Amino acid sequence: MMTNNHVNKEIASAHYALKVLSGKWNLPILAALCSNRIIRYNELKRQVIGITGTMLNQSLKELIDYGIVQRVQYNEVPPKVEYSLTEVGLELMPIYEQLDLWGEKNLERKGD
Amino acid sequence: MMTNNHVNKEIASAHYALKVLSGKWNLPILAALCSNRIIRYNELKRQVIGITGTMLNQSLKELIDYGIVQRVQYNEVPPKVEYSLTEVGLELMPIYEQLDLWGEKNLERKGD
DNA sequence: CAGTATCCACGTGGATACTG
DNA sequence: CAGTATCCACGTGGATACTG
Repeated sequence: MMTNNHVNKEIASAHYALKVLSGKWNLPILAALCSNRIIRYNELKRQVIGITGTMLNQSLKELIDYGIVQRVQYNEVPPKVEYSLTEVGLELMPIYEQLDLWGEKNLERKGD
Repeated sequence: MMTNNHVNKEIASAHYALKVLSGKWNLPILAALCSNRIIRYNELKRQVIGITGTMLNQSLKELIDYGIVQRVQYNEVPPKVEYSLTEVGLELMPIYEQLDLWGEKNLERKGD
């Protein structure tokens, strides 16, 4: 049947976008990158409250792999690494705002 | 510090919206409800390919709890239950489309 | 400073069999 | 027809200790 093949593709695409944004720390990291433009590793760790080194690295790797975050390493001593959003990452921001708006409107109707 | 309290609230709101859309079957179920308007349990199970009864029920409960899906039960024999999107659920659709667009654009750059 | 290695807990997804 | 109960597998999240 050729009926709803495009629907499945849409679902797959949207699912991919969701995966990028999901994960416990992706949103907080993205928010920090958004308000800082360029930020170093330890400063990021400080701003994303509660995150551990393991999780920060894991999430950053994911986001870099998705092409959303850019990593620039300076070969100095002591080490210096800067993180920032890519163009693709910036394109995610309007979606983030829409999610925020919908969530804000609908969170209040619930106890939590 | 009172610096970025609103940012945390935004994150929480967006996170809530993400939670609603995440989960393996929520998107497929929502898509089916979107193209059918009103649909019965077994028909839903047929259209959402691969889903088991356990998962369909679990996901539906979630979506109903979020106020996105409406359940109408007719006390007949044999049983008849109809599912549909609520107003709130319909408001989610533009976001779904944006996710789809972003995903489509960015999925192609990857192997998978 | 900016990470990695190891090892563990728990939540989400799911198969199977059964029911008002 | 429209579910529920039970029990299991695996992925994601995370604490702790260590390193170029």
